[in-house]
Parts: sequence; structure tokens; C-alpha cells
Amino acid sequence: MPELPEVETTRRGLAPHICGSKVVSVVVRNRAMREPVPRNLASVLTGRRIDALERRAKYLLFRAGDGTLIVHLGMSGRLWLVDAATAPGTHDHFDLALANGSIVRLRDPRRFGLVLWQRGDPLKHKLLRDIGPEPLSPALNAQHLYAETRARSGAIKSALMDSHLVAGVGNIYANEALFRARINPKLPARRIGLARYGVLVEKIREVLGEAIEAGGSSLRDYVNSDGEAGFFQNRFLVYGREGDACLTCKTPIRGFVLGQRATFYCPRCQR
DNA sequence: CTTTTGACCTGACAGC
DNA sequence: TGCTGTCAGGTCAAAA
Repeated sequence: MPELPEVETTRRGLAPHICGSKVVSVVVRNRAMREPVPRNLASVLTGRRIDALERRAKYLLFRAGDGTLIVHLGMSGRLWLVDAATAPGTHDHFDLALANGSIVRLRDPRRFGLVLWQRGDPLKHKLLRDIGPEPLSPALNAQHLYAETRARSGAIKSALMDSHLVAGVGNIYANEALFRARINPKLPARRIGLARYGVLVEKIREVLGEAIEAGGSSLRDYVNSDGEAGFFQNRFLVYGREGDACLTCKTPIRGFVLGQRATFYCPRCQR
């Protein structure tokens, strides 16, 4: 579920409930995530104040004094607020209880997510240090994409999903941004010029921005919320629409697998 | 260096 | 109602 808009929506939803409050307890029910949850997490985190909740790519950064709790939601993770009376379910692997009574709970059936502790600058963590520019910041621009793809013969869609080239563009939004930019997902990245990269950057920002807004309005309550009803799914223009009419030209949308990921495009609009 | 492949893990769903 | 096979929004290390 979590692509960048869901992670950002989670960040915005949680931040006002947790920032400024101190951690009173940490519960780890299952350490077997993508990497093991650190054994000393409770001892290192308890008593610290959460100063800020930030995001880098799809990583959530809970700043706490001279260290940071780093959380990634993987494919199936979800973080939300519960009260103390809410019994944990089978896949509720981690709780962060705060002095103000809020409990942040992580549920992740597939356990591709991460819960890590990093002293010092979290951006220096090995999983974060080589990530490309944030798509919603000016650091991502046409010049960057153009320059960094001159030697790439691979498909533009695979390049877009490479976190070292640009942060946080997942499978759904790579499909959606390429449709909006009218670029064929199979087109070799090196064959795209500066002007087209300009359009692509604009469309990446546009679709991520719209999805974040939609998330903010559909996920209005992070307290005891069941969450993601609807989100942005009903607004996808190509993702999951194989065989359906292109919303621009009525040509049937094609689906195929590219780089092991489901890919959708309009063969007429996207060249 | 780039590109591809396999791995991690569970749940939902289609088809028999 | 089961069972089996396929697929899923992420990301990395290893292999090619």
C-alpha cells in the first residue's frame, strides 16, 4: 500500500499527536522485519521526547534528541494511533507509547518494513545516504534527470523507480506520471531529452501532490481510524486499468510486466 | 558502472 | 469448502 503519498499522509496525520511528547514505553512483538528490530530499542528510546516527525523518500524519521527512530512501511505496513484499550492484532509488531496517552502502532503483515535506531544524522544511515532528490523539492529537476540518464539504456520507468536517481517514486506513481507526461514506459532513459524531462518532473510533482491532498482528506482521523478508505485509487488514470479505454483517446490501456513490476500505458498517447 | 534476478513474507483472490 | 497457483503498493544484494 504505502507509496510516497501514503507515507506523507501518515506523517502529517501523526505529527501533531506525537511531537513534543515523551516516549513512556516501547513494545516490540516481532523483531523479524526486513532487518531485525534492534534489541535495545526500548532502552534507547524510552524517556526521549519526539522532537519532530520528518520524511525522506518513504522513510519516516522520528527525531528524538541525538538519535532518530527510522520506520519504513514496506509493502504492507501501516502506522496509526490507537488507545491503550485496543488489543494488538496478529501483525501488530511494534508500539510506541507516549506520555500524552497516544500509542503509535505498526501493523505489517508481510514484514518488508523496517524499524531502526540511528544515532546522529539519520540521513547518513547506509539505507538513506545514497537516495536521490526528493520529488517534491526543487532538488529534483529536468537537468538532474537528463544528466544522470545519459548512460542508461534501460527503460525510463525502471529509471524512475530507482531510488538513487529520484526518491520515493513507486510503481503506481511511475505509471501515472509517465501517462500524464505521454512517455512510453519502455522508452530508454537516455533517449529522452531535457524538455521532456521537464514535463516528466512537472507530472511527477502533480500526481504526487494530488494524491497527498486526496489522502489528507480521506484519512481525516488518525485516532482509531480504519484508514485508507478510497485514498487515491479511484483516480488512477492507467494503473490497474488494462483493457479499459484510455481516458484521453479511448484506446484500450495495455498491461505488461517491466522489470518484474506491473506496467500500464496507452499505446497511442504514450510514445 | 548498469541491468537483471532472486529474495524477503503474508493475504487476497481466481479457478478447479 | 478446500486446495493450488498467482499476484500485490518496496527495496536490497548478488549475479550477469
